[in-house]
Amino acid sequence: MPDLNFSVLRFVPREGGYARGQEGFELILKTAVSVLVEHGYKDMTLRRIAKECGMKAGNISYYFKSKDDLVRALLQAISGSYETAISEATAGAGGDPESKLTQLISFILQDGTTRQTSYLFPELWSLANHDTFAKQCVDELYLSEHQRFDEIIGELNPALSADDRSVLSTFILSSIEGIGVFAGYGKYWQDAMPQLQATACRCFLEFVKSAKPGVSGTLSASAPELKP
Amino acid sequence: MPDLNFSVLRFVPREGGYARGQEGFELILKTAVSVLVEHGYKDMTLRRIAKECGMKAGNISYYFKSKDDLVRALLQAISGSYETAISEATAGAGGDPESKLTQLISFILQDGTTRQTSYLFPELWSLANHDTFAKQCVDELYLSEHQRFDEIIGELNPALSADDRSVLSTFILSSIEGIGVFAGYGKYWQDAMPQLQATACRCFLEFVKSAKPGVSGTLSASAPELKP
DNA sequence: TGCAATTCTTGACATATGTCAAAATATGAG
DNA sequence: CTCATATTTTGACATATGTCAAGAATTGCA
Repeated sequence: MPDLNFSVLRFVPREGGYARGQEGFELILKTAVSVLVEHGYKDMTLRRIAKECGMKAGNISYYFKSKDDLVRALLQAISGSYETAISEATAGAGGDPESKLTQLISFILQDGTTRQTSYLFPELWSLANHDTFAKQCVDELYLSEHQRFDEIIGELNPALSADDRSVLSTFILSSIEGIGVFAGYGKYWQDAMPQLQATACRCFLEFVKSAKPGVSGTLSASAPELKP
Repeated sequence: MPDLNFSVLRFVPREGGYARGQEGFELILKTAVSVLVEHGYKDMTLRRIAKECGMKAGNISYYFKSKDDLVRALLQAISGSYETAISEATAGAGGDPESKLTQLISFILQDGTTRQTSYLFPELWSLANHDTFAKQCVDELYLSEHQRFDEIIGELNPALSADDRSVLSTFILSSIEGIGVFAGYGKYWQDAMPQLQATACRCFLEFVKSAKPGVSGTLSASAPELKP
Protein backbone atom coordinates (compact mmCIF):
# COMPACT_ATOMS: atom_id res chain seq x y z
CA MET A 1 0.00 0.00 0.00
CA PRO A 2 1.61 3.29 -1.06
CA ASP A 3 2.24 5.86 1.61
CA LEU A 4 -0.31 8.60 1.98
CA ASN A 5 0.67 11.75 3.75
CA PHE A 6 -1.55 14.68 4.22
CA SER A 7 0.61 17.24 5.92
CA VAL A 8 -2.33 17.61 8.26
CA LEU A 9 -5.86 16.42 7.69
CA ARG A 10 -8.03 18.81 9.65
CA PHE A 11 -11.36 17.67 11.05
CA VAL A 12 -14.28 19.54 12.48
CA PRO A 13 -14.09 18.50 16.16
CA ARG A 14 -16.64 16.03 17.50
CA GLU A 15 -19.04 17.01 20.26
CA GLY A 16 -18.95 14.87 23.45
CA GLY A 17 -18.09 11.18 23.40
CA TYR A 18 -15.07 9.17 24.52
CA ALA A 19 -11.52 9.43 23.25
CA ARG A 20 -12.07 6.25 21.27
CA GLY A 21 -14.92 7.93 19.48
CA GLN A 22 -12.69 10.68 18.15
CA GLU A 23 -10.13 8.10 17.07
CA GLY A 24 -12.70 6.11 15.16
CA PHE A 25 -14.09 9.26 13.60
CA GLU A 26 -10.73 10.41 12.33
CA LEU A 27 -9.69 6.92 11.29
CA ILE A 28 -12.76 6.57 9.11
CA LEU A 29 -12.13 9.89 7.38
CA LYS A 30 -8.43 9.24 6.85
CA THR A 31 -9.17 5.80 5.51
CA ALA A 32 -11.92 7.12 3.28
CA VAL A 33 -9.48 9.56 1.70
CA SER A 34 -7.01 6.74 1.21
CA VAL A 35 -9.63 4.59 -0.50
CA LEU A 36 -10.75 7.53 -2.62
CA VAL A 37 -7.16 8.07 -3.75
CA GLU A 38 -6.28 4.43 -4.30
CA HIS A 39 -9.49 3.15 -5.89
CA GLY A 40 -11.46 6.18 -7.00
CA TYR A 41 -14.88 7.35 -5.91
CA LYS A 42 -16.60 4.57 -7.80
CA ASP A 43 -15.06 1.97 -5.51
CA MET A 44 -15.17 3.99 -2.31
CA THR A 45 -17.77 1.79 -0.57
CA LEU A 46 -18.60 1.81 3.11
CA ARG A 47 -17.66 -1.85 3.44
CA ARG A 48 -14.27 -1.24 1.87
CA ILE A 49 -13.55 1.71 4.13
CA ALA A 50 -14.71 -0.28 7.15
CA LYS A 51 -12.52 -3.24 6.27
CA GLU A 52 -9.44 -1.04 5.94
CA CYS A 53 -10.35 0.52 9.28
CA GLY A 54 -10.58 -2.88 10.90
CA MET A 55 -14.20 -2.36 11.76
CA LYS A 56 -17.58 -3.48 10.47
CA ALA A 57 -19.62 -1.53 7.95
CA GLY A 58 -22.48 -0.91 10.35
CA ASN A 59 -20.21 1.09 12.60
CA ILE A 60 -19.74 3.78 10.02
CA SER A 61 -23.45 4.44 10.20
CA TYR A 62 -22.93 5.24 13.86
CA TYR A 63 -20.53 8.06 13.01
CA PHE A 64 -22.16 9.25 9.81
CA LYS A 65 -25.87 8.97 9.35
CA SER A 66 -25.45 8.40 5.61
CA LYS A 67 -22.72 7.92 3.05
CA ASP A 68 -23.52 11.37 1.76
CA ASP A 69 -22.71 12.72 5.20
CA LEU A 70 -19.37 10.96 5.20
CA VAL A 71 -18.53 12.32 1.78
CA ARG A 72 -19.38 15.83 2.90
CA ALA A 73 -17.15 15.61 5.96
CA LEU A 74 -14.46 14.22 3.69
CA LEU A 75 -14.68 17.06 1.22
CA GLN A 76 -14.62 19.66 3.95
CA ALA A 77 -11.60 18.06 5.58
CA ILE A 78 -9.73 17.90 2.28
CA SER A 79 -10.59 21.43 1.25
CA GLY A 80 -9.66 22.81 4.65
CA SER A 81 -6.40 20.86 4.72
CA TYR A 82 -5.24 22.18 1.38
CA GLU A 83 -6.20 25.72 2.29
CA THR A 84 -4.14 25.42 5.44
CA ALA A 85 -1.22 23.92 3.56
CA ILE A 86 -1.20 26.72 0.99
CA SER A 87 -1.43 29.28 3.74
CA GLU A 88 1.54 27.85 5.62
CA ALA A 89 3.59 27.33 2.50
CA THR A 90 3.26 30.96 1.46
CA ALA A 91 3.63 32.36 4.95
CA GLY A 92 7.28 31.36 5.08
CA ALA A 93 8.17 33.11 1.82
CA GLY A 94 10.65 35.98 1.91
CA GLY A 95 9.59 39.58 1.34
CA ASP A 96 10.77 39.51 -2.27
CA PRO A 97 7.63 39.15 -4.43
CA GLU A 98 9.61 37.37 -7.14
CA SER A 99 10.62 34.58 -4.81
CA LYS A 100 7.13 34.51 -3.36
CA LEU A 101 5.71 33.71 -6.78
CA THR A 102 8.44 31.17 -7.46
CA GLN A 103 7.87 29.51 -4.13
CA LEU A 104 4.12 29.34 -4.53
CA ILE A 105 4.37 27.85 -8.01
CA SER A 106 7.02 25.40 -6.87
CA PHE A 107 4.99 24.35 -3.86
CA ILE A 108 1.88 23.58 -5.90
CA LEU A 109 3.86 21.69 -8.53
CA GLN A 110 5.80 19.79 -5.91
CA ASP A 111 2.57 18.80 -4.23
CA GLY A 112 1.24 17.69 -7.59
CA THR A 113 3.97 15.08 -7.84
CA THR A 114 2.60 13.20 -4.83
CA ARG A 115 0.42 10.22 -5.45
CA GLN A 116 -2.20 11.64 -3.16
CA THR A 117 -2.72 14.95 -4.89
CA SER A 118 -2.26 13.52 -8.36
CA TYR A 119 -4.93 10.88 -7.83
CA LEU A 120 -7.24 12.86 -5.58
CA PHE A 121 -7.99 15.91 -7.67
CA PRO A 122 -9.51 14.24 -10.71
CA GLU A 123 -11.93 12.60 -8.26
CA LEU A 124 -12.73 15.99 -6.78
CA TRP A 125 -13.23 17.55 -10.19
CA SER A 126 -15.51 14.73 -11.22
CA LEU A 127 -17.48 14.99 -7.99
CA ALA A 128 -17.76 18.75 -8.39
CA ASN A 129 -19.28 18.28 -11.82
CA HIS A 130 -22.17 16.25 -10.44
CA ASP A 131 -22.60 17.46 -6.88
CA THR A 132 -23.24 20.99 -5.69
CA PHE A 133 -21.62 20.59 -2.32
CA ALA A 134 -18.46 19.14 -3.82
CA LYS A 135 -18.33 22.05 -6.23
CA GLN A 136 -18.53 24.52 -3.37
CA CYS A 137 -15.64 22.84 -1.56
CA VAL A 138 -13.45 22.79 -4.64
CA ASP A 139 -14.29 26.37 -5.53
CA GLU A 140 -13.50 27.49 -2.00
CA LEU A 141 -10.15 25.74 -2.12
CA TYR A 142 -9.17 27.30 -5.41
CA LEU A 143 -10.45 30.72 -4.41
CA SER A 144 -8.00 30.76 -1.54
CA GLU A 145 -5.15 29.82 -3.89
CA HIS A 146 -6.33 32.41 -6.36
CA GLN A 147 -6.16 35.05 -3.67
CA ARG A 148 -2.52 34.26 -2.92
CA PHE A 149 -1.61 34.70 -6.56
CA ASP A 150 -3.60 37.90 -6.70
CA GLU A 151 -1.68 39.39 -3.79
CA ILE A 152 1.71 38.48 -5.15
CA ILE A 153 0.91 39.74 -8.63
CA GLY A 154 -0.20 43.00 -7.10
CA GLU A 155 3.20 43.38 -5.49
CA LEU A 156 5.06 42.39 -8.63
CA ASN A 157 3.23 44.76 -10.91
CA PRO A 158 1.27 47.47 -9.08
CA ALA A 159 0.27 49.12 -12.35
CA LEU A 160 -2.19 46.35 -13.20
CA SER A 161 -5.89 46.79 -12.55
CA ALA A 162 -7.79 44.43 -10.27
CA ASP A 163 -9.34 42.82 -13.34
CA ASP A 164 -5.95 42.28 -14.96
CA ARG A 165 -4.62 40.80 -11.72
CA SER A 166 -7.56 38.46 -11.38
CA VAL A 167 -7.28 37.16 -14.92
CA LEU A 168 -3.53 36.68 -14.55
CA SER A 169 -4.07 34.83 -11.27
CA THR A 170 -6.61 32.54 -12.84
CA PHE A 171 -4.34 32.01 -15.81
CA ILE A 172 -1.31 31.07 -13.75
CA LEU A 173 -3.20 29.04 -11.16
CA SER A 174 -5.01 26.95 -13.73
CA SER A 175 -1.89 26.47 -15.81
CA ILE A 176 0.01 25.22 -12.80
CA GLU A 177 -2.76 22.84 -11.81
CA GLY A 178 -2.88 21.56 -15.36
CA ILE A 179 0.77 20.61 -15.22
CA GLY A 180 -0.03 18.18 -12.43
CA VAL A 181 -2.38 16.31 -14.74
CA PHE A 182 0.40 15.75 -17.25
CA ALA A 183 3.51 15.46 -15.11
CA GLY A 184 2.13 14.42 -11.73
CA TYR A 185 2.69 11.10 -10.02
CA GLY A 186 2.69 8.25 -12.54
CA LYS A 187 1.85 10.53 -15.47
CA TYR A 188 3.42 10.34 -18.90
CA TRP A 189 5.58 13.47 -18.54
CA GLN A 190 6.41 12.86 -14.90
CA ASP A 191 10.15 12.95 -15.55
CA ALA A 192 9.94 16.42 -17.04
CA MET A 193 8.51 17.95 -13.88
CA PRO A 194 11.76 19.66 -12.81
CA GLN A 195 12.10 21.31 -16.19
CA LEU A 196 8.42 22.22 -16.21
CA GLN A 197 8.76 23.77 -12.80
CA ALA A 198 11.69 25.91 -13.91
CA THR A 199 9.94 26.80 -17.15
CA ALA A 200 6.72 27.78 -15.41
CA CYS A 201 8.54 30.00 -12.93
CA ARG A 202 10.48 31.77 -15.68
CA CYS A 203 7.55 32.16 -18.04
CA PHE A 204 5.00 33.44 -15.58
CA LEU A 205 7.37 35.64 -13.61
CA GLU A 206 8.52 37.33 -16.78
CA PHE A 207 4.98 37.68 -18.08
CA VAL A 208 3.64 39.26 -14.90
CA LYS A 209 6.55 41.67 -14.56
CA SER A 210 6.35 42.85 -18.15
CA ALA A 211 2.56 42.92 -18.37
CA LYS A 212 1.01 46.27 -19.22
CA PRO A 213 -2.40 47.42 -18.00
CA GLY A 214 -5.10 45.93 -20.21
CA VAL A 215 -3.05 42.77 -20.74
CA SER A 216 -6.12 40.64 -20.12
CA GLY A 217 -8.20 42.33 -22.81
CA THR A 218 -9.66 40.00 -25.40
CA LEU A 219 -7.91 39.78 -28.73
CA SER A 220 -10.60 41.56 -30.73
CA ALA A 221 -10.70 44.39 -28.19
CA SER A 222 -6.97 44.83 -28.56
CA ALA A 223 -7.22 45.79 -32.20
CA PRO A 224 -5.17 48.86 -33.13
CA GLU A 225 -6.86 52.01 -31.89
CA LEU A 226 -7.59 54.98 -34.10
CA LYS A 227 -5.27 57.83 -33.49
CA PRO A 228 -7.06 61.15 -32.85
CA MET B 1 -31.18 16.93 -21.29
CA PRO B 2 -28.29 19.15 -22.43
CA ASP B 3 -27.09 18.80 -25.98
CA LEU B 4 -24.07 16.64 -26.56
CA ASN B 5 -22.15 17.12 -29.73
CA PHE B 6 -19.09 15.21 -30.63
CA SER B 7 -18.05 16.66 -33.92
CA VAL B 8 -17.68 13.06 -34.97
CA LEU B 9 -17.59 10.01 -32.70
CA ARG B 10 -15.54 7.47 -34.59
CA PHE B 11 -16.15 3.76 -34.07
CA VAL B 12 -14.20 0.71 -35.01
CA PRO B 13 -16.48 -0.82 -37.68
CA ARG B 14 -18.48 -3.93 -36.80
CA GLU B 15 -17.90 -7.18 -38.65
CA GLY B 16 -20.94 -8.71 -40.38
CA GLY B 17 -24.48 -8.29 -39.10
CA TYR B 18 -27.50 -6.30 -40.25
CA ALA B 19 -27.77 -2.55 -40.59
CA ARG B 20 -29.78 -2.48 -37.38
CA GLY B 21 -26.88 -4.08 -35.59
CA GLN B 22 -24.56 -1.23 -36.48
CA GLU B 23 -27.19 1.26 -35.39
CA GLY B 24 -27.61 -0.39 -32.01
CA PHE B 25 -23.86 -0.66 -31.58
CA GLU B 26 -23.28 3.04 -32.23
CA LEU B 27 -26.33 4.07 -30.23
CA ILE B 28 -25.04 2.23 -27.18
CA LEU B 29 -21.63 3.87 -27.40
CA LYS B 30 -23.03 7.34 -28.01
CA THR B 31 -25.44 6.93 -25.13
CA ALA B 32 -22.72 5.57 -22.88
CA VAL B 33 -20.64 8.69 -23.51
CA SER B 34 -23.67 10.83 -22.75
CA VAL B 35 -24.28 9.00 -19.47
CA LEU B 36 -20.60 9.24 -18.59
CA VAL B 37 -20.69 12.97 -19.16
CA GLU B 38 -24.00 13.64 -17.44
CA HIS B 39 -23.71 11.34 -14.45
CA GLY B 40 -20.07 10.36 -14.11
CA TYR B 41 -18.47 6.94 -14.32
CA LYS B 42 -19.83 5.96 -10.94
CA ASP B 43 -23.38 6.08 -12.25
CA MET B 44 -22.67 4.78 -15.74
CA THR B 45 -24.55 1.49 -15.31
CA LEU B 46 -25.61 -0.84 -18.06
CA ARG B 47 -29.26 -0.52 -17.08
CA ARG B 48 -29.09 3.27 -17.26
CA ILE B 49 -27.42 3.20 -20.66
CA ALA B 50 -29.95 0.67 -21.89
CA LYS B 51 -32.90 2.70 -20.64
CA GLU B 52 -31.64 5.83 -22.42
CA CYS B 53 -31.17 3.71 -25.54
CA GLY B 54 -34.75 2.46 -25.32
CA MET B 55 -33.59 -1.10 -25.00
CA LYS B 56 -33.22 -3.68 -22.25
CA ALA B 57 -30.03 -4.22 -20.30
CA GLY B 58 -29.58 -7.75 -21.54
CA ASN B 59 -29.19 -6.50 -25.08
CA ILE B 60 -25.99 -4.68 -24.26
CA SER B 61 -24.47 -8.03 -23.37
CA TYR B 62 -25.18 -9.05 -26.92
CA TYR B 63 -22.99 -6.28 -28.31
CA PHE B 64 -20.35 -6.22 -25.57
CA LYS B 65 -19.44 -9.38 -23.74
CA SER B 66 -18.75 -7.42 -20.56
CA LYS B 67 -19.01 -3.91 -19.20
CA ASP B 68 -15.24 -3.71 -19.35
CA ASP B 69 -15.47 -4.38 -23.06
CA LEU B 70 -17.96 -1.56 -23.50
CA VAL B 71 -15.75 0.83 -21.55
CA ARG B 72 -12.78 -0.08 -23.71
CA ALA B 73 -14.65 0.57 -26.92
CA LEU B 74 -15.83 3.83 -25.40
CA LEU B 75 -12.34 4.99 -24.51
CA GLN B 76 -11.01 4.11 -27.93
CA ALA B 77 -13.84 5.95 -29.64
CA ILE B 78 -13.32 9.03 -27.52
CA SER B 79 -9.56 9.05 -27.89
CA GLY B 80 -9.77 8.57 -31.63
CA SER B 81 -12.42 11.25 -32.01
CA TYR B 82 -10.39 13.88 -30.22
CA GLU B 83 -7.27 12.98 -32.17
CA THR B 84 -9.22 13.43 -35.38
CA ALA B 85 -10.70 16.71 -34.19
CA ILE B 86 -7.29 18.12 -33.29
CA SER B 87 -5.91 16.99 -36.60
CA GLU B 88 -8.66 18.66 -38.58
CA ALA B 89 -8.56 21.82 -36.51
CA THR B 90 -4.87 22.34 -37.11
CA ALA B 91 -4.94 21.28 -40.73
CA GLY B 92 -6.86 24.40 -41.70
CA ALA B 93 -4.38 26.79 -40.07
CA GLY B 94 -2.53 29.25 -42.26
CA GLY B 95 1.17 28.93 -42.99
CA ASP B 96 2.06 31.54 -40.40
CA PRO B 97 3.37 29.64 -37.34
CA GLU B 98 2.18 32.38 -35.02
CA SER B 99 -1.41 32.02 -36.11
CA LYS B 100 -1.02 28.25 -36.04
CA LEU B 101 -0.16 28.39 -32.35
CA THR B 102 -2.92 30.87 -31.64
CA GLN B 103 -5.44 28.74 -33.50
CA LEU B 104 -4.44 25.54 -31.74
CA ILE B 105 -4.60 27.15 -28.31
CA SER B 106 -7.93 28.77 -29.13
CA PHE B 107 -9.37 25.54 -30.44
CA ILE B 108 -8.51 23.57 -27.32
CA LEU B 109 -9.80 26.29 -25.02
CA GLN B 110 -12.96 26.70 -27.06
CA ASP B 111 -13.56 22.97 -26.88
CA GLY B 112 -13.00 23.14 -23.13
CA THR B 113 -15.99 25.43 -22.75
CA THR B 114 -18.36 22.71 -23.96
CA ARG B 115 -20.21 20.71 -21.38
CA GLN B 116 -19.05 17.51 -22.97
CA THR B 117 -15.33 18.13 -22.79
CA SER B 118 -15.50 19.91 -19.47
CA TYR B 119 -17.34 17.02 -17.81
CA LEU B 120 -15.73 14.19 -19.71
CA PHE B 121 -12.06 14.73 -19.03
CA PRO B 122 -12.07 14.53 -15.26
CA GLU B 123 -13.73 11.14 -15.72
CA LEU B 124 -11.01 10.10 -18.14
CA TRP B 125 -8.26 11.30 -15.81
CA SER B 126 -9.82 9.42 -12.92
CA LEU B 127 -10.18 6.28 -15.00
CA ALA B 128 -6.59 6.58 -16.22
CA ASN B 129 -5.41 6.67 -12.63
CA HIS B 130 -6.92 3.29 -11.87
CA ASP B 131 -6.98 1.48 -15.19
CA THR B 132 -4.06 0.72 -17.47
CA PHE B 133 -6.05 0.67 -20.68
CA ALA B 134 -7.68 4.02 -19.93
CA LYS B 135 -4.26 5.46 -19.22
CA GLN B 136 -3.01 4.28 -22.60
CA CYS B 137 -5.93 5.92 -24.40
CA VAL B 138 -5.49 9.21 -22.60
CA ASP B 139 -1.73 9.20 -23.13
CA GLU B 140 -2.20 8.49 -26.81
CA LEU B 141 -4.63 11.37 -27.14
CA TYR B 142 -2.32 13.83 -25.44
CA LEU B 143 0.72 12.59 -27.29
CA SER B 144 -0.91 13.54 -30.56
CA GLU B 145 -1.71 17.02 -29.22
CA HIS B 146 1.81 17.29 -27.88
CA GLN B 147 3.17 16.54 -31.31
CA ARG B 148 1.21 19.40 -32.87
CA PHE B 149 2.64 21.85 -30.38
CA ASP B 150 6.09 20.43 -30.93
CA GLU B 151 5.88 21.03 -34.68
CA ILE B 152 4.61 24.57 -34.36
CA ILE B 153 7.19 25.51 -31.73
CA GLY B 154 9.88 24.16 -34.01
CA GLU B 155 8.72 26.54 -36.74
CA LEU B 156 8.43 29.46 -34.36
CA ASN B 157 11.85 29.06 -32.85
CA PRO B 158 14.18 26.78 -34.85
CA ALA B 159 17.07 27.47 -32.50
CA LEU B 160 15.58 25.37 -29.73
CA SER B 161 16.75 21.82 -29.13
CA ALA B 162 14.34 18.88 -29.31
CA ASP B 163 14.40 18.69 -25.52
CA ASP B 164 13.56 22.36 -25.16
CA ARG B 165 10.76 21.98 -27.68
CA SER B 166 9.32 18.98 -25.91
CA VAL B 167 9.33 20.64 -22.50
CA LEU B 168 7.75 23.78 -23.93
CA SER B 169 5.09 21.69 -25.67
CA THR B 170 4.28 19.87 -22.47
CA PHE B 171 4.22 23.14 -20.58
CA ILE B 172 1.84 24.87 -22.95
CA LEU B 173 -0.38 21.85 -23.53
CA SER B 174 -0.85 21.14 -19.85
CA SER B 175 -1.39 24.78 -19.03
CA ILE B 176 -4.09 25.06 -21.66
CA GLU B 177 -5.82 21.91 -20.46
CA GLY B 178 -5.68 23.23 -16.92
CA ILE B 179 -7.57 26.33 -17.91
CA GLY B 180 -10.50 24.16 -18.89
CA VAL B 181 -10.72 22.87 -15.32
CA PHE B 182 -11.10 26.40 -13.98
CA ALA B 183 -12.94 28.22 -16.74
CA GLY B 184 -14.69 25.41 -18.59
CA TYR B 185 -18.43 24.83 -18.76
CA GLY B 186 -20.08 25.65 -15.45
CA LYS B 187 -16.79 26.39 -13.72
CA TYR B 188 -16.17 29.26 -11.34
CA TRP B 189 -14.10 31.36 -13.76
CA GLN B 190 -16.15 30.46 -16.81
CA ASP B 191 -16.87 34.11 -17.62
CA ALA B 192 -13.16 34.91 -17.81
CA MET B 193 -12.52 32.41 -20.59
CA PRO B 194 -12.27 35.02 -23.39
CA GLN B 195 -9.66 36.96 -21.41
CA LEU B 196 -7.85 33.76 -20.50
CA GLN B 197 -7.75 32.74 -24.13
CA ALA B 198 -6.24 36.07 -25.16
CA THR B 199 -3.82 36.00 -22.25
CA ALA B 200 -2.69 32.46 -22.97
CA CYS B 201 -2.08 33.22 -26.64
CA ARG B 202 -0.05 36.34 -25.83
CA CYS B 203 1.93 34.79 -23.00
CA PHE B 204 2.90 31.55 -24.71
CA LEU B 205 3.53 33.05 -28.12
CA GLU B 206 5.85 35.62 -26.63
CA PHE B 207 7.57 33.04 -24.46
CA VAL B 208 8.22 30.63 -27.30
CA LYS B 209 9.49 33.31 -29.67
CA SER B 210 11.86 34.82 -27.13
CA ALA B 211 13.03 31.53 -25.66
CA LYS B 212 16.76 30.85 -25.84
CA PRO B 213 18.27 27.37 -26.15
CA GLY B 214 18.45 25.78 -22.70
CA VAL B 215 15.26 27.52 -21.63
CA SER B 216 13.98 24.30 -20.12
CA GLY B 217 17.01 23.77 -17.89
CA THR B 218 16.22 23.34 -14.20
CA LEU B 219 16.72 26.35 -12.00
CA SER B 220 19.71 24.97 -10.13
CA ALA B 221 21.36 24.01 -13.41
CA SER B 222 20.93 27.55 -14.67
CA ALA B 223 23.19 28.99 -11.98
CA PRO B 224 25.77 31.42 -13.37
CA GLU B 225 28.57 29.58 -15.13
CA LEU B 226 32.21 30.11 -14.32
CA LYS B 227 33.99 32.15 -16.95
CA PRO B 228 37.15 30.49 -18.22
C1' DT C 1 -42.85 -15.50 -49.43
C1' DG C 2 -39.82 -18.69 -46.80
C1' DC C 3 -36.21 -19.07 -43.54
C1' DA C 4 -31.76 -18.77 -41.51
C1' DA C 5 -29.08 -15.40 -39.29
C1' DT C 6 -29.34 -11.60 -36.36
C1' DT C 7 -31.28 -8.73 -32.82
C1' DC C 8 -33.92 -8.17 -28.68
C1' DT C 9 -36.64 -9.32 -24.43
C1' DT C 10 -37.54 -11.99 -20.51
C1' DG C 11 -36.49 -13.57 -16.29
C1' DA C 12 -33.41 -15.20 -13.42
C1' DC C 13 -28.66 -15.74 -10.80
C1' DA C 14 -25.11 -14.34 -7.66
C1' DT C 15 -23.11 -10.71 -5.69
C1' DA C 16 -22.74 -5.95 -3.88
C1' DT C 17 -24.45 -1.80 -1.78
C1' DG C 18 -26.40 1.62 1.85
C1' DT C 19 -29.06 1.41 5.87
C1' DC C 20 -30.97 0.07 10.17
C1' DA C 21 -32.43 -2.08 14.75
C1' DA C 22 -31.19 -4.87 18.43
C1' DA C 23 -27.95 -7.02 21.04
C1' DA C 24 -23.13 -7.18 22.72
C1' DT C 25 -19.12 -4.88 24.31
C1' DA C 26 -16.05 -1.18 25.82
C1' DT C 27 -15.23 3.26 28.30
C1' DG C 28 -14.42 6.14 32.06
C1' DA C 29 -16.57 9.35 35.66
C1' DG C 30 -18.25 8.66 40.38
C1' DC D 1 -15.93 -1.44 41.33
C1' DT D 2 -20.53 0.34 39.26
C1' DC D 3 -23.11 1.63 35.85
C1' DA D 4 -24.81 5.02 32.64
C1' DT D 5 -23.07 6.20 28.34
C1' DA D 6 -20.67 5.47 24.16
C1' DT D 7 -18.98 2.30 20.77
C1' DT D 8 -19.19 -1.93 18.04
C1' DT D 9 -20.95 -6.13 16.09
C1' DT D 10 -24.50 -8.88 14.23
C1' DG D 11 -27.67 -9.94 11.05
C1' DA D 12 -30.97 -8.63 8.28
C1' DC D 13 -33.63 -5.60 4.66
C1' DA D 14 -34.47 -3.65 0.20
C1' DT D 15 -32.47 -2.33 -3.73
C1' DA D 16 -28.96 -2.31 -7.42
C1' DT D 17 -25.54 -4.32 -10.41
C1' DG D 18 -23.22 -7.30 -14.16
C1' DT D 19 -24.10 -11.47 -16.46
C1' DC D 20 -26.31 -15.13 -18.77
C1' DA D 21 -29.49 -18.62 -21.07
C1' DA D 22 -33.63 -19.43 -23.41
C1' DG D 23 -36.98 -17.95 -26.15
C1' DA D 24 -39.43 -14.32 -28.97
C1' DA D 25 -39.11 -10.99 -32.55
C1' DT D 26 -36.91 -8.87 -36.45
C1' DT D 27 -34.17 -8.55 -40.66
C1' DG D 28 -33.05 -9.26 -45.33
C1' DC D 29 -31.23 -12.63 -48.71
C1' DA D 30 -33.02 -16.51 -51.80
